[in-house]
Amino acid sequence: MKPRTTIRDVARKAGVSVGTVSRVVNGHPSVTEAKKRAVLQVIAELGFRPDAAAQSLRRGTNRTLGVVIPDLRNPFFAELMQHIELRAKERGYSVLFASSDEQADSEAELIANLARRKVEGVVLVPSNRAERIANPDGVRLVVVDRRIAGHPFVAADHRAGARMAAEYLVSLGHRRIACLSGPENSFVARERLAGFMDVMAPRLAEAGLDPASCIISAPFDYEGGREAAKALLADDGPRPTAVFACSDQQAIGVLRTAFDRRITVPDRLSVVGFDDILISDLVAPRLTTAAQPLAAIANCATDLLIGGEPLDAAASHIFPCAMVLRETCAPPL
Amino acid sequence: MKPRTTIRDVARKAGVSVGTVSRVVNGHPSVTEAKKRAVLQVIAELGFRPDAAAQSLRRGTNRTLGVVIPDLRNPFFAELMQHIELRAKERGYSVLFASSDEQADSEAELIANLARRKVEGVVLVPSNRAERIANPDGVRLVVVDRRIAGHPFVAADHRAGARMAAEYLVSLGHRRIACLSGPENSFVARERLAGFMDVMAPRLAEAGLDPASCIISAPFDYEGGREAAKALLADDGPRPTAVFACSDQQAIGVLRTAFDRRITVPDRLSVVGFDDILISDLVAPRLTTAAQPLAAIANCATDLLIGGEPLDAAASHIFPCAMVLRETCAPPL
DNA sequence: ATGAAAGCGCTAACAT
DNA sequence: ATGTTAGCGCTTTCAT
Repeated sequence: MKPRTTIRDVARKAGVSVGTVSRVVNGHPSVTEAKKRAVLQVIAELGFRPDAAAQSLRRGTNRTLGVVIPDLRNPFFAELMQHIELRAKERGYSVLFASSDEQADSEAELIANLARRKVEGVVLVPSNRAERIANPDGVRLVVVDRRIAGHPFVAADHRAGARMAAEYLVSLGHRRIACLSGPENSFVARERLAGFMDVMAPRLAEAGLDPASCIISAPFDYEGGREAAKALLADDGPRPTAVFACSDQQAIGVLRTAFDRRITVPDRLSVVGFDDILISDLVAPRLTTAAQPLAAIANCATDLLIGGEPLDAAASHIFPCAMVLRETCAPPL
Repeated sequence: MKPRTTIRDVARKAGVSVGTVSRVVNGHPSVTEAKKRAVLQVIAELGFRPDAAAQSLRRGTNRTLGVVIPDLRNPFFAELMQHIELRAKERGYSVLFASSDEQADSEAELIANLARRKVEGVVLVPSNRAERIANPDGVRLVVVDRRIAGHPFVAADHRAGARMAAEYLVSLGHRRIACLSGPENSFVARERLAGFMDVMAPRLAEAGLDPASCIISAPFDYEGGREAAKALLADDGPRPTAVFACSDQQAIGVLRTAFDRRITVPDRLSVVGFDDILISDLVAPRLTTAAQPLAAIANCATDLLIGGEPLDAAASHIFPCAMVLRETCAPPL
């Protein structure tokens, strides 16, 4: 790594002062056209790039955003990350990424490290266990997907989305509908379950059924769905004719178990997922799901941080979901 | 954002000089136990964290790695990214992420930006079109997944992996085997195709068949596989009894098309993928594939960068693939 | 073992 | 419009 070209080198070669070079670089208006051209010329010749550390030290900020996400192996998070980085790049920002691995207690540490690095803000997708966030450095923070008291959050309307999914299943004629919920300590899981219950509770009560009997909790991933489905689709007792899974990954896991058990979807079992990750359109049969507007969420969170507006809870944004009807649902036999 | 606590604040409160505080922070040995304790105490009280920009300016480096990847929506890349970040974090490094969106010409720009930010090195997964890399800043660079002249690269042995896959299909008794290759300008695609041909060329020659007749190129993603399979599985002429797809995503796309065409897998069509992404174990039927040792690749690339060893082409590492036998292959009828 | 002080490269305030 | 300069927070040499 050769010694970097500095602003002094440029100044010397262009026969101007460092101040002028700085002004040119930062587009300050009061520089004559002639000098500006000369400086730009030298900058190009020398391949000068301002040292980000020096700028950061001087300005106290450095056009960088932090993103803390539980796990990129979850395609929903990976897609979110991709959208965030894209938007940030469009606006001239770079992205520092850190995964929390679903360890709630590591999140504070990660955020503190980002603060140390002078990020202008951080997008946090909290792990399930996170109830609140230690943010001693007062970093600008936007919470995505899950609500955390006292912070602005940007998310889909999980509850309304789940309601739509349940209503859709009911409209198809299903009555025995199971809900494959997420981890019990998860805000998202609770919201989606609540949406499901908004629709189902009255019906269950009418039929004199215990709501608990049609709910099962499992991790949001493929494996969680696959395992939970084994219980749901057991041969004892009346099997549900439809299941609403709280994530597409879970739903795909359900599809997997149904396939293993030779339960054809959608003929003998309808399945609805939640998220609309890319793979959902490729599995066989294609997954019907409540789609989150991922790009809108990512862009909103990013813009909030970059915009510099005050980030109180009033800055929160909730986006509606939309049902994407594909091939995993049909009226019960 | 309150004004940061600086090293001076700590020094004043602890009644020592800034030099001593710095020595304590950096674990320099020549500090008496008593002062060390006092300083540590004050650091804890004040919640002091050294300013990364100042350290970076002074040291010329800042415990940060850059990662440039085409697209996180590709689960293979997302998993790779997750592994890299994990390893980097273990070693006390942070990760700046940038996606190139498969634009070869944007890679140089992204790397230059990372250089400006004083990363200690960058892991680059080049886009298909990249033939060589402009690296005017002399950044430490490790190329992952594909070979680029003049740079150390870390990757699976694509060719040998493809050979294994083809051999496996042959050993099952298949003769009409199609290769669903990647984009023609892709190094990885060419390597895997070459591995396939190592096995198939002699057989094809013997049968007097044109090798081109059993090869089709498509993007590495789900959609590419799905579309290519439509041609491969057309009803005119003898259909292949097996398909070797150059990525799991493609393979899953093939499964999708086969399902649509009512061609049962593996009975009437065997499918082998390449990569072993997480979803491959969940699709129905489960995908048989040539698995890349993802964690090993990610760790190796990360360690190479952090280790500070010279990064010539001799630093390259090739890891063997392993066949993962699941449910998409059977002898031909 | 410790303190004092010189910068790292840049921006912005001040002077001209 | 442009040059000069202080100083952002830190590490590290040089004295002591």
